[in-house]
Order: sequence, then C-alpha cells, then structure tokens
Amino acid sequence: MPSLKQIRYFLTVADLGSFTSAAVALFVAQPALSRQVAQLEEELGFALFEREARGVSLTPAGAIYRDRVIAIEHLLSAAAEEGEQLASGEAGVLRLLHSSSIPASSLLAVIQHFLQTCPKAHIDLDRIASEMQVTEVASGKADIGIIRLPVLRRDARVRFIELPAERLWVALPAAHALANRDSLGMNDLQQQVFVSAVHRERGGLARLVTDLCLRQGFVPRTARVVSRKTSMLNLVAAGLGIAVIPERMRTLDMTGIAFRPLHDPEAIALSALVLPQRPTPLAQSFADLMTQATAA
Amino acid sequence: MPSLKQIRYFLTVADLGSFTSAAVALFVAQPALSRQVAQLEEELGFALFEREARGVSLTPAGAIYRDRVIAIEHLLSAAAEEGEQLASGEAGVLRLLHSSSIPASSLLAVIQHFLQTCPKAHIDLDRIASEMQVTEVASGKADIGIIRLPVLRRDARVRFIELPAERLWVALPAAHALANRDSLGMNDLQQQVFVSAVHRERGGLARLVTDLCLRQGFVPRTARVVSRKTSMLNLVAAGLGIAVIPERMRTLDMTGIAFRPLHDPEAIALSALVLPQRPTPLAQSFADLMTQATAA
DNA sequence: CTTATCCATGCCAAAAAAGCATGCCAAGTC
DNA sequence: GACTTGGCATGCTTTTTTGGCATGGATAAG
Repeated sequence: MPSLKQIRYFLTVADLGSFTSAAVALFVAQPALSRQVAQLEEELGFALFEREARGVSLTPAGAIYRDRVIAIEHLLSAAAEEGEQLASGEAGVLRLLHSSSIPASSLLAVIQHFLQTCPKAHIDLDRIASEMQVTEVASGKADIGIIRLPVLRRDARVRFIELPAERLWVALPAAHALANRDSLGMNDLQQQVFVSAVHRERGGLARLVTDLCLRQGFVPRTARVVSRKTSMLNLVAAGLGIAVIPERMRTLDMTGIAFRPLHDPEAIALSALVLPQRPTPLAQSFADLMTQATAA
Repeated sequence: MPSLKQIRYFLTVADLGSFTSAAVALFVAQPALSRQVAQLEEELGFALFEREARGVSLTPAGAIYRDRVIAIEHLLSAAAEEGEQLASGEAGVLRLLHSSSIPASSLLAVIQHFLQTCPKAHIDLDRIASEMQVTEVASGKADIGIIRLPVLRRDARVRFIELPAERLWVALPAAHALANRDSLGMNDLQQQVFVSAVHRERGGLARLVTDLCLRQGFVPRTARVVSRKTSMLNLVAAGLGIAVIPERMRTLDMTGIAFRPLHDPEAIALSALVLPQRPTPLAQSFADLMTQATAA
C-alpha cells in the first residue's frame, strides 16, 4: 500500500523532473527521495520514471498515475477543512426546537443574527411541546430547544439555561368589556373563558396559567384546547374567550385583539434553553446569542 | 499531514464502531490503533469520535470527514491499476506508422488481431515515409514503424526487425501488351513508363526499383511522382504507365489492372519494423504479433 | 580525456510505530 | 452499593521504518 508521503515525493519529482531539485524543494536528502520513489514503484509494480542522464521523465504509466493521484492531496485538505468547520461550529446544521408559546416570529431576530454570525450554518426549525423537546435534545435528535417553564419531564442528560422573564399579558377580543382597562389582574379573569393551548403533559405556559388561577382561588374555565397558539389568538379574535400570553407574543399584532398587561407580580413567564451536556459548537453559539439578545 | 494508514485505521474504527474490534480486523494491537487515531485527530485539530462506554461513535465532523476520505482508497487503487495496465501493455495508445508501400489495408488483419489481444488498447495509425518514421520512433513521438527497406537514414536509437521478404509484382493496365504474359522480368520493362511514388529522400521501394533498373542497365522513365500509392494504382489503371509493387499490394484488387510477378531473383521487397531501443509493452506486443503473422 | 551532473546503494543513526502490561472510566449485575 | 466487565488510554520497551552521509557508476558536456 503506497503512503501519502511517497505520493507527495513522487508528485514533486514529477513536477520538477529531477530527484535532486525535488529533494531541495522537500527539504530531504536526495537518497531518501530515491528510495521512497523506488519503493513506491516496487509496490505499484511498474516504473514511474525513466531515468535519464539529465534528470528523469515520467513513463506513460507514471503520467497517468500522476493524473489520477494529483487530486488526492487537495481532497484530503478539503476534507480536513470541512471537518474543522463542522467541529468549530463555523458550518453545519443546527436543529432548533421551540415550543408554541415562543413563536418563530419572536425568534426571527435571533435566528437572523445567528445565520449572519455563522454564514455557513443551516437551521432546521421545528415546533414541538416543551416536554418532547427535552427528550429530543437528551437523545441527541436535536441540538437545542427553547421551552416555556415549568417543564415536567426533566432529564439528567440536558441542562436548562433560564432566559429573562417576560410579563404575562391578556389577549382580549377588541370589543371585550375588560378592554377599556389599562391593565388587569388575574382576579379580574375569574369569570372569563380561557382559550389555551395545552398538550397531554400539561407543562409550560398552560400549566403556569392554571397555577396562577388556582392561586387566586378559582379553576379556569377552558373554552377550547388548541395546539397552535396562533390559531388560539384567532379564537380570541372571534370572541370565544380570552387568552393569557407571554409579552413577546404581542408582536403578532393581530387585528380585533386588544392586549393588556397582567399586573400580578407572579404573572411572569419563564423560558429556558434546553442544551445537551456537551452542546455542539453551533448550539453553543446559538445559546450565547440567545442569552445575550434576551439580556439586552 | 495525515497518512493513509491513519485514514485506513480511522475508517475501520468508524465502520465497526469500536477500537477493539477494529484492531482485530486490522491485525494490530488496540493501543496502536488508539494512538494512530488520536494522532490523526490531533493533526486535524478536531475530534473524530465520541468515546463512549460501549465503543465509540463518530462526531458530526468525523462523519463528514469519513464521507470525504472514504473514496481515497478506491481512488488510489484505481490509479495503480490504470498505471499497471499501461505499463503492462494491457491498455494505452500505440502510435503506429507505416509507409505508403505497406498500405493499411494489408495491415488490417494484424491490427485487428492486436486490438483483440489488447482489448483496452488504442491505435493511432499514420502513414509517413520510411525515413521520417525512423526519426519519429527515435525521438519517441511514435512507438513503432513499418517501413520498406532500404532505409537511408539509420539511427542508433532505433533497431530494425526485418520481416519476411515479398516478391515484387508489376501492376499493368488490363489492356497492356505485357498483360498476356504470366510473369515478367525487369528487362521486359525497359521501355515502360514507371509510375512511382517517391519522396525527397528516395529510400524504400522507389530506391529499390531504381536500383533494379540500373542493374539491368537502364534508367527508368518515371512518368509521375505521386505520394499516395493507392492513387498511383489509379494512374496505372488510367493507362499512364506500369508500377512495381510488393506482392501484398495485390490485395487492393483494383479493376482495370493486371498484376504479374517479377521473376528476377533480386526482385524482392524487404520490409522491417522500426522499434525504439526500449519499446513500450504495446509496441512489443504488436511487434510480436507482426513477426508471428508474417512468418506464418 | 576529463569533468560535472545526477541517480542509486551501503551503512549508520534517528524517529516512528507496534506490542505488552496496566490504569481508568462507565455501565451493567447481584 | 460494591463488584464485575467491557473498552479506551497511557507508560515503557522493542522492532521497523526512515533519513542522512559518503560513495559508486553512468552519461552528457567541455
């Protein structure tokens, strides 16, 4: 089996047409070169060079061999560079999960910033429930998740980075009686129908809202369970009921809906990043961006 | 710079997902494997494997690196095989020259046999004068030549292999007065107009014919100097004169021409192969075929 | 005829790789 | 929860490989 060193030596000799000058170029002694090339020829079973009085020239077989192996060195360095980009987080695919209470539209700025920072990176974006995100990240199927606390299914293989809190707001039909108030308290909502998005596990925002209601001493009347929070706001606009949302979701800016802050001190939505114990460099980059952006 | 051995080790470990089993497959001790892979990782600057409790798995960077270098081994062996075919004479291009008195049609059988013997070989066929062939073969621009003796310009860098002699024949217009004879002697041709193909150097067949005439005591009346012997026979058919040709050229089998043998003992055409001192394998194969075919 | 150039070879030293024994870590087991 | 087991890494020694120096032989140029 030929070695890369032999091939590099061979190519240099072929280029310069001389063992002596190739030896100079390669910073080795000429006999070392002669031996390596001779060994390569023996392994291949045919002569690569015609030894002439004034240097050497390629045999036809040597010429075709040169044409075929000349790409190898570049191939190798390209492979190394590609791997290095992946390893350093310069390139690659970031599999990003987010829960429905953190819509992609509110992540747009961070995602764009990320793609700008890592121009060779790609993003696979997927919206799944908080609990599932933990499983996915823990099993390595995803790189990073953005969830709404509390999360019920904790896992030792992931860690959570809490992001700055968001005040909760209430989304009301524009014509709603409470819409003429500047701000609301949870106790104002006792008689209201809650449109909410819950999953089987009942973690995340739905859990938080229920807890807040229970703390006020009432059980929320849930009008409808929907799985998509954007359509949830549609139901609110249609007058079906009210919804409690994190502050950022106001940016959806739907017509026919009035947004009012909840002034209860406990009405705080916490979100967090789900990271595997050893995040990929891209995940780390994204996490860094995320904590900086939300802190600012 | 990584070595091929390191890459082969890496690929085996990646395939089997374990250093231990890869060591068995590669017939080396496991520490040797560990070290080579570790060294490769260090040279590349990124980790190829995740070391886990039960074997190892590729990192994303390792996976992409594997995808990129997996072709190299095949690339190398293909290059070696291609070179070996060229060197052994199994494949390649044979640059074959022939003089106009040995037309390609008379070489057809040998050429076809050659292409059958070496199915991967190609032939570049060219018809040039004998003296030029010597120069071309000597300079390495052609692999083998087939000439008509005598050749004036000898060269130390080539050798000549004489082929079996051919009797000379006379090509006559079908209506010619001599056409009713079964055979002819050179002395019968004293009054004839010779259509001949001569080159500047005046070697080969033209020289031979002139010599034969001079030996009979007359200078041939040359009707026309043409450079293509097939058109020479056309001129004969048109009644311009007669032509002296080697026996094989009779196979051209033109209508309007009668062929008659020359019974003079000296009326013998000698042809020869021109070979460089170290012929290519293909040239050697062809020469072998040629000597066998003409001997038979 | 001499000289200069260039490649191959013999010999020795240095470096690299392999093997062996062992340590360490994590997962599964009783 | 201690123990066993499977699997990779590391220290040390031996073997193999590789490179350098000196030299020989062949060939074209002067």
